[in-house]
Amino acid sequence: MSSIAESILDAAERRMRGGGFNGFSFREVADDVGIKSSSVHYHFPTKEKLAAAVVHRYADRLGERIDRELAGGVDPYDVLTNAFRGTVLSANRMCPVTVLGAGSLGLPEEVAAEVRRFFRMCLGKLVGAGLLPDEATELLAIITGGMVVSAALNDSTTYDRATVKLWRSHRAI
Amino acid sequence: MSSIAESILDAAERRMRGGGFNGFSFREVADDVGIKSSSVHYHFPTKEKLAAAVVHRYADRLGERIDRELAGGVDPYDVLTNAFRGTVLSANRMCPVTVLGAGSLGLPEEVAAEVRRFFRMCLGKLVGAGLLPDEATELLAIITGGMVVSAALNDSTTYDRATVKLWRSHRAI
DNA sequence: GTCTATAATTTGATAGAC
DNA sequence: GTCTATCAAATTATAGAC
Repeated sequence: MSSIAESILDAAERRMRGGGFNGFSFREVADDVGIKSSSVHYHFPTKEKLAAAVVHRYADRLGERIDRELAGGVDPYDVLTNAFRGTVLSANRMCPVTVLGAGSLGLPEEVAAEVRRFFRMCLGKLVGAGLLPDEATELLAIITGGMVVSAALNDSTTYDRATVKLWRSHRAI
Repeated sequence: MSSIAESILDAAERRMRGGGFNGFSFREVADDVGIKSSSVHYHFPTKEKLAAAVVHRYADRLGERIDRELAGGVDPYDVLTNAFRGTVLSANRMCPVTVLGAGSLGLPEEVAAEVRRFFRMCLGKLVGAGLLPDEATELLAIITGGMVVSAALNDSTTYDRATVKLWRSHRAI
């Protein structure tokens, strides 16, 4: 993957956090990167492929992080809770896949498939770490919904209120 | 509110469940209703006003439902859980305000304000019914996130798995 | 209140030069 | 790989007839 392609994914991901699949355009992404929209098409022929690639990379990165922290002995309940807490507190504030997931009824199939893959991966790794399926699903729902309500209220403490009962390690937050 | 205006809100709400604010157009709404897009503008001058009106009506209706069920003795934990379970199982499958909330970083201010009002109302009514603020926030997050993950996985049982621990009345589901 | 017509802009995508 | 140029379609919105 070329450095320009990475920059395109960066820009598209940033834009998608705000408005999902319909919330960004080739021209906006191109302007962010400093190239022309036709050059974006050279790297990603269609918008569907671009959005799918954003989700795929995002899932891979989160998956690696989960594996790393679980291997390091972090409690499974804290891994995802902490990862998305970082998102809520960052300038981006939202997980782009959550935005796509909320609007998934209107997504092109290839993007919808990547979104499904993302949430299945989260559930699979939690179950692999010892949670029951119902527990994993509830955990993922709390985190996802906590992010949505937190963004909607424009108040990051909402995420902490939603997740306060999840923390197992009682680390300083 | 005229009957045509109600039909416009119906169509816009239906479209918004799929793609949020950027997921519908005046032409699509007009076609659904059977009028021309310029006639939609007569009832709602801008897209921002139309989307805000959709959220406002949706919040009012849900607020009335919550009040009615609480007055009828339904357990506060079950009221919202059951209401959105109906949404997940319906043809629409998603709450339009949840879609907007997920993409709220990119919303016009008037729409964002109505989305905030919606989630504040939900929290306020739960706290008014006796829940602690942390409990109300967690409950709302589970329901909201359960809907998002359920829609993303295209599997309504995910919502039931996410909310199984919430049910207080143990009614048949 | 609804229509036709249209303005002004943006969209995703392609062709072809360099 | 990036550019200019362009396309066909869609977008929000307005003016004015009926």
